[in-house]
Amino acid sequence: MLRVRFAPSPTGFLHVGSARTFIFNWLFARHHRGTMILRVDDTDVGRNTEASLNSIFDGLRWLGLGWDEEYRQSERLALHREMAQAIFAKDLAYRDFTPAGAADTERSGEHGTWLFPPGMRELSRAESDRRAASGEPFALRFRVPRESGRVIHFEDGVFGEQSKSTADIEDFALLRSDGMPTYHLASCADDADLRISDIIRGQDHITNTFKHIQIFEAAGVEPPRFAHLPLLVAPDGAKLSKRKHGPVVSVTTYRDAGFLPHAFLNFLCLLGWSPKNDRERMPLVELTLAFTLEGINRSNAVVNFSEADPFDPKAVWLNAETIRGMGPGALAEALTPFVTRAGFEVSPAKMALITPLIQERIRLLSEVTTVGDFFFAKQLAPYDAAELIPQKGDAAMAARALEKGAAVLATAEFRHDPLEQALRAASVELGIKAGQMFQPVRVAVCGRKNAPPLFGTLEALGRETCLERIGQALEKLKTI
RNA sequence: GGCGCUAUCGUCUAACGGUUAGGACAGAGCCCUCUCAAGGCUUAAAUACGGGUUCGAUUCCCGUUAGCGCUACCA
Repeated sequence: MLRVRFAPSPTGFLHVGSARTFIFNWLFARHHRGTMILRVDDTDVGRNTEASLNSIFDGLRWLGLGWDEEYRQSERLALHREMAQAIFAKDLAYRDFTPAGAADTERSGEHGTWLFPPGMRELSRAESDRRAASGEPFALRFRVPRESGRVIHFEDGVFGEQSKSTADIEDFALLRSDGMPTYHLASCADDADLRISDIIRGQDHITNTFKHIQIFEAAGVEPPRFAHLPLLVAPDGAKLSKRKHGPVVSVTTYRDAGFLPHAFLNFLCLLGWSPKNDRERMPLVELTLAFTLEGINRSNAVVNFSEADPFDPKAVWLNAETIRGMGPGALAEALTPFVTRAGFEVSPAKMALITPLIQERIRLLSEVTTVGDFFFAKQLAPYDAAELIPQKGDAAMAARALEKGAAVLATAEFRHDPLEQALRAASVELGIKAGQMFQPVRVAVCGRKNAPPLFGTLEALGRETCLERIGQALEKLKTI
């Protein structure tokens, strides 16, 4: 039975890179009818926060994929210590009494770092036991074979054959001096206990894998298969980070900006993975069917955002496409929270009228209040009266069009087709082009030149509002 | 510094060693049209560099350069 896990540590919000790792694991699990496990890697008690945990769960729930089993590392400490003890018992680990951080200064010299703490590796067992018994704190370090010249090998599901000499691997810690397991130990102990068959994680772990394989071997466990994912980077090439790149690296930022979960997920899938058949917009089932490790490439992918444009244009396009593909009812429902959040009230009936008018004009759900603000606002935002003047016309023409428009709208049946007929007829009567008739009316009711189709807009706005706004526009015209 | 990884249009990517190096987004232009969108058509845009191997390299090998990652008692 294939088992994979996603193992976030609750030390920050859910990162887009983490979200992608989750999605790829999920797709891999579903593709192979395996089990998806969520494991919270919370052994760094100093850095864990409740807010972070919430952010991660919020983000994952928003994605809507779900998982089959859930664990928390902090509840499994006994298991981790047991494994550490077993490794220590085989003398494959040793106590390091160097005070935490004390070696940092000497190790950060010109030419890098040492592979193991001076003196500690060679400490006799008797001496080690004596100091431990006296209560002196110590970290437990893995004893990487030094003289053997051994080379660790593994076959990476994405990067292929990997190898590294043990001579280049430092004696990493298993247990901290407070007794808490480190990531390496806890992760391996849990992966072994949970019978994880495939570890799919970021490429930043590729060098850690050589350590992990040694832990599995020391514990007498068959290591799982590994596959590493290329990293998501910013346009400057650096790994995405909150400090450097701001909220664009958080999944909740995308949610709050009005991305649909599937569009976001679809976008992430296209970063570093390809179905190799030119397909881009894909429903979940297709993604699940198509997803293989072979489709993952090896170079980092740029998330193409900027200060001017906080979201990758491709993500935005995918979202716009997804919005266009939605049924009007579902879209109206998705849009409503964004309307109310902006401080407007709207009835479901009016929302049903507005939605088709803006459906292909918004790329993000949040744009409902920028593209369609005039549908919701009681008062139109101030606009330049000159906008009312049609092409090849003047203020007088605008005034005639508006007066005629008001007259027509006062009696017309307020539905799309009758409105169009009435307004077209009005333009003929005035001896002006249809566009010269529509333009002043559009600006009068919308407050701007670029707006959704006029007749549907008038219908959604209703007679009273339209007439009121045309009246205001006529007043405005007098100021020219 | 050491170790590891990577390198095709601006970005995401495709191409059994043989293609006019394909697609998508973004850009430009045209068409459609009540404006804006959407849609349709067209267009510009790439194999980092240098050596091999080969009849033939985007593709295989080596080197250079550049970038990234790891080098914590973080994960």
